[in-house]
Amino acid sequence: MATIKDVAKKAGVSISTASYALNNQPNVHPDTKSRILEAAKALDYFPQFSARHLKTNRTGNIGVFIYGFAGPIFSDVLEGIHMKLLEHHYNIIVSSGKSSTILLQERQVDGAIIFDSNLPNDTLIRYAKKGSPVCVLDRYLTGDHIIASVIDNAGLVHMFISDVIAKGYRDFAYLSGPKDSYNNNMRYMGFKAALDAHGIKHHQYLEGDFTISGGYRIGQTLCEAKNKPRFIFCANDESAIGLITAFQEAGIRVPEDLAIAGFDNIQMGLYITPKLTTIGIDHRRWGEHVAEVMVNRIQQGETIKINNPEGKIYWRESCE
Amino acid sequence: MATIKDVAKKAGVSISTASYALNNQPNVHPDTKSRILEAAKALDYFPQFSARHLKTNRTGNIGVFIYGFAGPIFSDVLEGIHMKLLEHHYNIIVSSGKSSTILLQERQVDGAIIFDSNLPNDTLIRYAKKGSPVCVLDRYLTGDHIIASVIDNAGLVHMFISDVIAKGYRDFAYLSGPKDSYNNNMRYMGFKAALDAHGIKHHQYLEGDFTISGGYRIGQTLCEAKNKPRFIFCANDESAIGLITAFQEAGIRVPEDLAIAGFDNIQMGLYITPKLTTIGIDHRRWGEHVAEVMVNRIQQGETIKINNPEGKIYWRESCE
DNA sequence: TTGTAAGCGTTATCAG
DNA sequence: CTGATAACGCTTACAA
Repeated sequence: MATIKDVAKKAGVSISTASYALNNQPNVHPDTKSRILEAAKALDYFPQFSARHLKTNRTGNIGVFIYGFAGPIFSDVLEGIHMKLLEHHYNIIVSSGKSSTILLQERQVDGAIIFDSNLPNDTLIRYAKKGSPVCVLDRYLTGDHIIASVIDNAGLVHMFISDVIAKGYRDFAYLSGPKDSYNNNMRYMGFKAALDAHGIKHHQYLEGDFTISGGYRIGQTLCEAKNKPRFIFCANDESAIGLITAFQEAGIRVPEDLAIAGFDNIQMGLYITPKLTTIGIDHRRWGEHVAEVMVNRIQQGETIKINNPEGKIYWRESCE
Repeated sequence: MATIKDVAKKAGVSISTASYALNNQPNVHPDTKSRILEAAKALDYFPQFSARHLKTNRTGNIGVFIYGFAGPIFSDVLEGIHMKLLEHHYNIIVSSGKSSTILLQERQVDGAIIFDSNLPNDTLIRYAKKGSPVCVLDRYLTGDHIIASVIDNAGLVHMFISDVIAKGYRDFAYLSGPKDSYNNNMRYMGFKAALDAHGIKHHQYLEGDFTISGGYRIGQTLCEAKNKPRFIFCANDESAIGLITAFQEAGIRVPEDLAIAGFDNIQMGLYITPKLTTIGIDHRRWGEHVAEVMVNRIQQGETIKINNPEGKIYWRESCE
């Protein structure tokens, strides 16, 4: 593999001059420079990442660590991050699971955006302590070099459920996500608070897992239950879609017999029948914002205020 | 940041001994070793990627380069790759666009899996020439260190359309993907061949772009056309879903008035009404296989035969 | 069993 | 404007 040494030799200059030319330093004679660049091109030379990083202590990479590649949410956030990083000439590196930890520990990235509830706080804090900024989404975490951004889950759900109550609904159920999910817990908090605020004492709590199949299963058992709620708020859209599918198969009409809403505003919600009412945030913009903050943090070294994403209710057919 | 030097000093040994201990070399006295490991733990030491890579010429990373983070296909392939790489102690690095090129050129990965038709052959060939294996999906490319795996698009579509013809359909349309897409072109080839084989001289060709919104738009204009086909084969599921949505809004019944099928077997096809008939391959298993081949290639240095993924027809409601 | 030292491919300081 | 050279953090002969 061609190294800078080969380029220098081919161009008949010293290594340092070659380096200057390749890095667009102004102190190289134009003729020399073009000779060097030509040589580099001829040899298909690119500076080796490791060597450069070792010397400069800068990777040019931002890591985005997610809990799995399957989520419909990620894609939008990632697109946003990607676009913004591109603007700032940073590379995006997406990883998951154990790979994330290793990339973090070995310092293969200049900064990390964490979208993975499985990465323990501890790991993040230790990484941040070494000076690289960490941006965590969907969890509260504070500390040096740590920036957190969370959705206003409780507030949004509270507002939404209040609206629903105003429409006359009284008999509610909550279809949960995993018990240890920050988003799930905050959404439930908002749900509960809204009921409390309107003096509604009772509701069913259905234990789901944020997946379509989980929602479907709950839906099936619910079909056989005698006292069905009139409105089910689902902790995310996927559960809601599973529910609706089960109900449709059983001939339960949504929203006439039972109204349903979700959270996230995933694309699929627009293509099922009935279209899903949901609470959504602009994930792409969120990604862009987070990336912007990250880059600023790295380049200016200042702690910049990160904003929480704004949410919006999307009224659609599954709940009138 | 703690370096191996700090660890060595703290443990009262030389750098090399520290290195031996940290790498589980058998030549270190147990007591010394445990002293070193303790020191490392106390200092929260991890070897720096760049320094190690520079010396060993091994990154431990496999890059997976995709054309965007949004596709519903990727997630499954990525999950498959991820799981298999985990087994073999390789890190997965996913990237896209310009970042992909840079990671490749700077040699931040030991091997690359390419799932991105925008990455030019040229770039891949040059990378492979330097000795790192490249595995390309959904395109034909041969050369040193290059391994390709493609779906049998033409064969599968040919088989499917033949079945459809056997059901009595005669009046077909093809809703395409982008003109320069390998998958699209091969699928069209299979479609055309099946019609030819059964003496069907005529069909409509609708120009789409693989997106839901593209399919929707085509669907809308088609609603107003006077001579509608009886069966539309879509180059992918997303186009098909867009089409169906447009037809539903216009009151055209699927499949009674017009039958539709897609390609890819994306999850959403199961949750729309009517459920989408499609041709699918097991993307997750494909990912696993590709990762396995990649790891073997790196570790054994042999060119191993890569298999093309098997496909299957999923008959569902959109076409009886 | 442990230590010394060379070297991986760069960049950057300093001298010419 | 150009060239020697030290240094980044690590691994690995080779020496002790």
